[in-house]
Amino acid sequence: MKLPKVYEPHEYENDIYELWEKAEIFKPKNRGSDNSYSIVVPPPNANGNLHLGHGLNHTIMDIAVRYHRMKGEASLLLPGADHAGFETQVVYEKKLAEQGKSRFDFNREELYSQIWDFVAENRDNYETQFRKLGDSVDWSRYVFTLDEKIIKRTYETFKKMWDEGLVYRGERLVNFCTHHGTGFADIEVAYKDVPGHIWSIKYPLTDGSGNLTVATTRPETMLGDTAVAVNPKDKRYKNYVGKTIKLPLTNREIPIIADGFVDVEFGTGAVKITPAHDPNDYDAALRHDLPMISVIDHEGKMTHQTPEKYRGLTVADARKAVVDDLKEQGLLEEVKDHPHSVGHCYKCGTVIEPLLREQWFITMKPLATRAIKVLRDDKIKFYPSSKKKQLIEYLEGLKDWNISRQIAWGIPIPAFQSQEDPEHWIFDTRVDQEIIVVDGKKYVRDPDVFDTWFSSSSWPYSTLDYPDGEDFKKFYPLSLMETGADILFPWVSRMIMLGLYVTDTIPFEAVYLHGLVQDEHGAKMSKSKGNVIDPMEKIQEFGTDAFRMGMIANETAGNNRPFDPSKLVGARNFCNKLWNIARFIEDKVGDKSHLRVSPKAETIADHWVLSKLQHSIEKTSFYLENNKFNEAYDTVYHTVWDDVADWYIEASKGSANSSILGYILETILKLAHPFAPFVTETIWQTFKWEDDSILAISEWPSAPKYNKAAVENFEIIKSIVTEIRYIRSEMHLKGEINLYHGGEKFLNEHGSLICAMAKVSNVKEVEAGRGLHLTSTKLKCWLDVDQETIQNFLVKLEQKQSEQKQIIKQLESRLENKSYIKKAPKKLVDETKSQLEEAKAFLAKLAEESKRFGKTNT
RNA sequence: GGGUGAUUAGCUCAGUUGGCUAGAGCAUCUCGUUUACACCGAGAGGGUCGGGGGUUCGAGUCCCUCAUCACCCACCA
Repeated sequence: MKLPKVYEPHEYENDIYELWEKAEIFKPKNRGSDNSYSIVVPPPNANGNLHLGHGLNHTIMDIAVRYHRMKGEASLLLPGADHAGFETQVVYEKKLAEQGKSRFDFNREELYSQIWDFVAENRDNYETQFRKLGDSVDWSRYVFTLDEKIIKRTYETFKKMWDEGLVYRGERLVNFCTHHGTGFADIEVAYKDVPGHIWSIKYPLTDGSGNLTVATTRPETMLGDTAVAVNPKDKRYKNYVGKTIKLPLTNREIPIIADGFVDVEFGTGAVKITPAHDPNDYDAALRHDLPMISVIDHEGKMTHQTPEKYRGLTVADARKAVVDDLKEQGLLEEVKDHPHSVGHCYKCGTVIEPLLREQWFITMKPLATRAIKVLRDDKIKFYPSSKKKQLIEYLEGLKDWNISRQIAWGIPIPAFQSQEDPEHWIFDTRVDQEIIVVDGKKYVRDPDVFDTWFSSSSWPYSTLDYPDGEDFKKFYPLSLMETGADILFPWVSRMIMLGLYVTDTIPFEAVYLHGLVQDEHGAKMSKSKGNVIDPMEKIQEFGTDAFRMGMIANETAGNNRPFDPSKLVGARNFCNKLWNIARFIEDKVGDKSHLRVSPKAETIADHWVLSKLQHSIEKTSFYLENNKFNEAYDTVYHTVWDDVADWYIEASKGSANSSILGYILETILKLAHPFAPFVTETIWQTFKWEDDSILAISEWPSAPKYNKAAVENFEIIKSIVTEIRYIRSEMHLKGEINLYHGGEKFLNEHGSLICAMAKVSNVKEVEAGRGLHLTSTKLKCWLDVDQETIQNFLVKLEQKQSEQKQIIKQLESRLENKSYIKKAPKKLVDETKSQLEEAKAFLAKLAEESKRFGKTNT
């Protein structure tokens, strides 16, 4: 025998992947179908290692692509990697810090090229991990998010928006991380509940007629107040509106205004307005044409616009100082605990400061409106469908998108500012130059880069060489976009919006969102908790196939799920099951090519197994067509294990039908291939049915033909065998045992099968039956057991009878219900009737047995 | 403050458009040295589908409500 007893994945996996790569079978090619199928891999961070989420992500994509490839469709799985701008720069800065340096020691070009080298060093690592997962990606189409074509596409999109007035530059409130020195989009801010305080401060009226008390959680920002607002309906303050306040600690006078946004119930009902440091106040300032005074700078320190004593203080120190000073002046009325939600940098946890900064913004309304329409029209299928609703709601409330980032590692924004007129900006892609001259005038490059999500929004079509590439024509829109549910808003939404905007078409036909993979106890995995599980370690431990199947077992779209190592064990055992089925078949029929002939069913078991395969092929295909990966895997698992291994192979031990065995092996290898590509291909290659034949591009199986009557007969054998096994096991019967029957032709014919499978010594025809009458079939047959056993078995018979009575009762009451007869489908009613008959017949048999031995007992 | 999802066997979860006696894996118990496989085989036990109400001939599945958990969104000074 060629195959060793246990499947050792690591002995084969690398060679098998190499075989696939050398044969270039991952390049899409039509083989008997004109259809195309395409998935573009959501590019993982080129610098990082793949995590379990990627493991799940890649497994799902690869199963889908392998299935469609076997169906003969030109199937593309396009690999890529993300420069992951901010993320990567943060990692690199940490590395610099270890060397006692920081980003401020280098200019933008230096930093960029250093990070480029840093990322390039890790590229091998990243590609190796794709291969380890068994990804059937076309490496010749590999794309990096900083590849020229991606940058070019990004610039063209930006230009189109520029020309069509969707891009604007403006001084707006920006979410700013003072530690990293960059702004963020709204969606990138992580809000956390923190225990804070609320201070009530007395603001004296200029006319000396009293005070107005305001409530604030950020007293230090009062230095930048330019008004106090009250609700116009608030009777308490009716007379205050229009008056002015002498702002404490400063020399400024500010007005009291009325604005409906003020909540009468909250605090004192009077709100200090700090337009430069609060989004609400910013909006109010626009409405009332108030000045905006920046009192906090981009390093988180108080600016020169504050009184001298505060200048240069950190926000925290300034808060303390301001509170102390107010207290001293008797203006601090009250301090209360006040837990509230504060935005933090999702990387370093620094409190995000809303700061006034000039940035590039994209007007989102027209883009969102179009996306909402295609979603409402069901143009894109969502798994799970509930995510579509959430996306629509998100798009409806979408605000303009800040795409400027103050980092080095990214795609430079192709915009230049006039040196003469700072208001004047021009679009130009000569970003390698700091200063350009156009029409004799000097322009200075914007030092910022694009938000990474801006360039990656074009991923579905820029990777396919939009607009003229062959790939674009053949593979766009993508068949499926598979990604984490957590990036539905930042990425999926933008791909849809920009896809529609640039290509006039939806970017993908379906979206499958997987949930978070948590640790074994259901907690979120994080480095700080130290509960991160490395997929490569699991692959090392169990093999790739087991890893893949373990990841999708029990997986459903959209739901978070704890990592379950027992699933990997089960999947590993399944690989070994496949392996040993192959060993058995190899032993029985050899491994020669002439054995691969069309299946010729002879025995009832042959017909039965073909029917099972047919059913399984149909079901697996159906599930895969509908992106139900877990169900598809479950189907294959049980076909292989239960039907093929436990029943058919056991049945065929007496007489092997090599054409059927060969066919079974071929079919189950194909069915299992998308899930377990390595073990199936390894077996396939060992058998070498044809020269150069590769399982990964073999034809997806089609349903075999079989004889229905034969199938039913095998089902009878199955129930007899199951009943005998049950009796033996329950009654602890050991040793020889005979099955007698009263001249049943069927049992004469198939007796040997029963002998082999139920471990019965003989199946004999007798004049008068002896022993326990089997009740699972209509055939007259007895298991030859002694009187004591029979007496003990009576208890079981009683139990079964009461169960049957219960069932009969249910069925009868259903049929007595006139509405049921009238309204339920006829087919169902008929079914109920025949069920009732069967149940009654079965009960009669049980009763007969019971009675027969009950008498002997007395 | 809004929204979404979850709640089914000891554990992790399936359960298509409502339809038969609700499934799987793991775990548990009882047997088994049957050469394809102990990463195995045979058998068994275990659930009033979170609570309550409703629609229906029929509800794990649809509707209402309550509870618990998780996540997301939001401008609460």
